[in-house]
Parts: sequence; structure tokens; C-alpha cells
Amino acid sequence: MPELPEIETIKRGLSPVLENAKIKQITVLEPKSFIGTPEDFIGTRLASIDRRGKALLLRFNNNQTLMIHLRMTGQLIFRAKNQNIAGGHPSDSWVETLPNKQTRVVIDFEDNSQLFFNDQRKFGFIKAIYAACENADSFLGKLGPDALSASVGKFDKNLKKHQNALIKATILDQSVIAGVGNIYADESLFFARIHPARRTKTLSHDEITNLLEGIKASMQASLDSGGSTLKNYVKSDGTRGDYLTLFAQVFNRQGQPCPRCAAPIEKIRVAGRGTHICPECQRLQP
DNA sequence: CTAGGATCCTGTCAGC
DNA sequence: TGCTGACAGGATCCTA
Repeated sequence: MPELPEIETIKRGLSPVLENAKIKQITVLEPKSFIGTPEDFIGTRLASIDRRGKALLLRFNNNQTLMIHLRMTGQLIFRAKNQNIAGGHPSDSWVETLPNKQTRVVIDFEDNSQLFFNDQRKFGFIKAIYAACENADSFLGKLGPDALSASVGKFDKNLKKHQNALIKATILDQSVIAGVGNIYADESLFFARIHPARRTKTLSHDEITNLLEGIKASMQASLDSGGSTLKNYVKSDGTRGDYLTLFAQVFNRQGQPCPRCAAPIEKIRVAGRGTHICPECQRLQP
């Protein structure tokens, strides 16, 4: 689930508490979840936190960066004496005792605070990269413009490289625009009233402009609601759990009335992904 | 080069 | 209750 707004929320949450933090130890519980040499980071201090698309970048003063990608089910949970900051894939791990069964990496800091990297499906990872080589990284090097700041011109130019692909598949391509996942793909296409199975080449310039606006608007709505964070996650004892209800118009709302025209939202399959549309607002034939 | 499907892994849920 | 298959919010690898 973690897409750009979720990663941005984690960045904002961790930045103040990890400022200048010094690493005491890194414990790798699942080898495939950490790429690099953990020992290189012992005794180093955090210099800055950055985000590119869905990747979180923790830069340390040893000239290396820990790139964290949560993929489908990754979570980052920070625990200090009186603090619990959690983000990423929502689950009870946010409030449980850690480490648990899904904990893959633990970073211990000098002040005894801890950062847990949890990941049920092991698709996510932490990767050490030399700062000077970030742009040569196979993932970072290919990223398109960040979704929050992309210009229409650049977006349009990148869309043109995938004329025959379905528009939904195209905006999920991180080299076209960085940070869009299945949720914001559906939300933005609904915003712009574009059927996800249309070919990219059939979109008018106005539709492309609206689509980019929809991407930014839905992401901003998620950021404003706190993304997926502890603030809107209660669970465990009752109430809440689904942060999507805070901002999603169509995602996971199949059967519910479209907020614009009240037609029932449908769930279909496009480009191999579960896809939510309003059949009235989003027509295949324009 | 692009487009589309299989694949990594674990857990949950619907249906029988 | 237990089994089976479908599916899950990402990205890459392989094939055509």
C-alpha cells in the first residue's frame, strides 16, 4: 500500500526524532531484506532524510545512504521512551511489542531508541548505496519526476513514450511519474473522469492536465489526512483501521455510490490490477 | 523498443 | 474445522 503520501508522511514523522541520531547497531533478521554491509553504519550519524517517489533515503555521515523501499507490505516503526511513530502498511504491528514475526531489520540508536523495518511479504528492502552513486542505482536512476512536483510538460512527454499502453499501466510506471501506486492511480483517473483501460494515445491535452491535477489532489488529500499513520489507526481494541475512508473516493468502495453521480462504484481488472471506477463518470469511449 | 504476463512471499478471506 | 484457490496497495524479469 505504501505510496508517495505514505512515504512522505513517514519522512515528516521521522525527520525531527532522528535528527543527528547515531547508530549503535543494525540487526538483520532476514538477509534478503538488507542489501549492503550493516557494519559500515555503526557509529555513523544521520545527516538528512529525503524521499524520491516511494523510496525513503536516510543519508549518513559515512557518505552512504540507506534506501528503504516498503513495496507492498513494508512498515517502519520508531520506538523511543515515550514515542511510537509508525507508517507504511497498516497492521497491528504498529502497536504490538517488537520485534515480532514480521520484523526483518532493527536499527538501534545510541539513545536507545529503535527503528523497526517490518515486512510481511519480504518484497521490501533496505539497500546501502554510496551517496555519489545514487543516480546509478537501478531503481533511483530510472525514476521519472516526483508526482508532487511534476510539470505537465514533462508528464505529457513521458506519457508519449507509452502511446499504446493502457493509461493506468502507464501512470503506474515509475519512470513516467514517481510515486503513483494502485490507490492514487484509481483516485486520479476518477478525478479526471478517465477510464483506466483507455490507451494513452487517446487522451486529450486537457485530460492529461486534469490527470496530473488529480494525482496531486488525491495525494494532497491523503497527506492532509495524515496518510496511513498511527494518528488514524486505532484498531487492536476497536474502531478504525481503514485509513482509506479518510480520503478515498473510489478505492475499495465497490458497491458504494459515486460521490459525484451516485452510480454504484465497480471493481474491475485493468492491466492485471484490481481497479475501481465509476461506470458513469469514466466511460471507455469518450 | 514496447506491452503484457509471471513471479518473488506470506497472510487473509470466500467458498465448499 | 479444514482445505483450496483467489487475491493483496510493487516492481522486475522474461517473452513475444
